[in-house]
Amino acid sequence: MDNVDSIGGMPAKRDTYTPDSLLKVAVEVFIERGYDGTSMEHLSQAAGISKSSIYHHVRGKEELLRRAISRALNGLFGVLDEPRAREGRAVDRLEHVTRRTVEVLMAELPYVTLLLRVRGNTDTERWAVARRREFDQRVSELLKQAAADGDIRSDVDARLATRLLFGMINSIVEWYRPGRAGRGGSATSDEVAEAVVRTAFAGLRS
Amino acid sequence: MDNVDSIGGMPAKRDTYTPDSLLKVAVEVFIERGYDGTSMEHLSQAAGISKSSIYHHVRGKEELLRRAISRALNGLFGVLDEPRAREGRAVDRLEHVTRRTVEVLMAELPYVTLLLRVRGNTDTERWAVARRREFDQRVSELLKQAAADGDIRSDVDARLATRLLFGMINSIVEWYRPGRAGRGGSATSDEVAEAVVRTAFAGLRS
DNA sequence: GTCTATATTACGATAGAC
DNA sequence: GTCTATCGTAATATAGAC
Repeated sequence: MDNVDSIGGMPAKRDTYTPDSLLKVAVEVFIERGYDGTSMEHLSQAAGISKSSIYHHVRGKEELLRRAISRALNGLFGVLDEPRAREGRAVDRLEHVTRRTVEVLMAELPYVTLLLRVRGNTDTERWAVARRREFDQRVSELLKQAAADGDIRSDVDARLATRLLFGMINSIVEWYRPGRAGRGGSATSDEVAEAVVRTAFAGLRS
Repeated sequence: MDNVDSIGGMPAKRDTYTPDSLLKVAVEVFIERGYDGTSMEHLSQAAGISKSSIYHHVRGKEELLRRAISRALNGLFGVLDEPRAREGRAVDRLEHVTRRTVEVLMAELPYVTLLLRVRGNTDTERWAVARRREFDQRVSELLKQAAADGDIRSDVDARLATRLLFGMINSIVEWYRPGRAGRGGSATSDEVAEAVVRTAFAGLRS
């Protein structure tokens, strides 16, 4: 059943599935095969239980998607509620939101990955797209304010700049793999966040 | 059959499909519904012909995907063969490649969009992923050389910087819609390319 | 909670008439 | 070049035993 064993004295997970532990398995398969490319048979094999057993835990495939997306959205919107995202100069709040969004994206990587790949075939997906747009707009307003303050260059349109900024941030899900930092692998969450902030705000040129 | 009528004296397209004109329809549906989410029935409805008629023009769904991806890759690799991508200072070549990649992406938008969304379930998709990686690496070497020349900041890892640059560029497919520039819509290809270059190389801060 | 068995629908692809 | 009809498979989901 591919359980995560106990670490540091915590009790090992029970040998049966909860909706959440099943979700973790499902999201991995969704990312590897794509949501539409994943059948209940694929999920049952990855989880080590039969198809019909999955229906005991969740109503169907789409509920798994909805749960995954909810988790991602909760993390992202949580950033906007943090004190440092609500007080101070707009450009500083924008920088904070940028940094924290990167961190949340990396901490909740599989869930955010799924959110970003959703296009809008079903009701669940259309809801996800709408909520994402909300998030983007909140950040866009921050950037617009920073431009009005004279802290952000004004020769690039605010909406376009927001899109490029998110393009940079969101592309992290395309390559970041949490398997420990260092030489061959990826960097830590802090390092990536710092690189994004530097590149986005100060540019590549030296 | 949703033909594009004649504009400015050009003869109207024939009332039957070629593999290429069918591809154009198919790619639109692939983008809207996702490749896996698109059935031959969906394609037949969008094209206005029956399922079996589609098989007269192409061998199947995957051939349509392969043709679309080929077209995108030809455009992108073409940029690397341009004289200005092969001569001069690395940082200038990098800037040229950045600008031209944006332009090709926007000119071949649906095909590049499909290329970027492919994940690797089938042989065709795995080939696409491998070719994309090739392209990224060619650009990464350019960036590395520019850093060695001292023209690119060295406190951000070259591979990471390349990834962020491509994150910015590739994200254009998420929002750009060619429906004429101006107020409500998107900018022109040149304007977007300029904004990307400015943001990436000089940063957002004023 | 998990299983086997199955209902029902949808899919990709082909056969063969016109 | 396009059609209708259909094959074989694989999909989501349910029924009911243990």
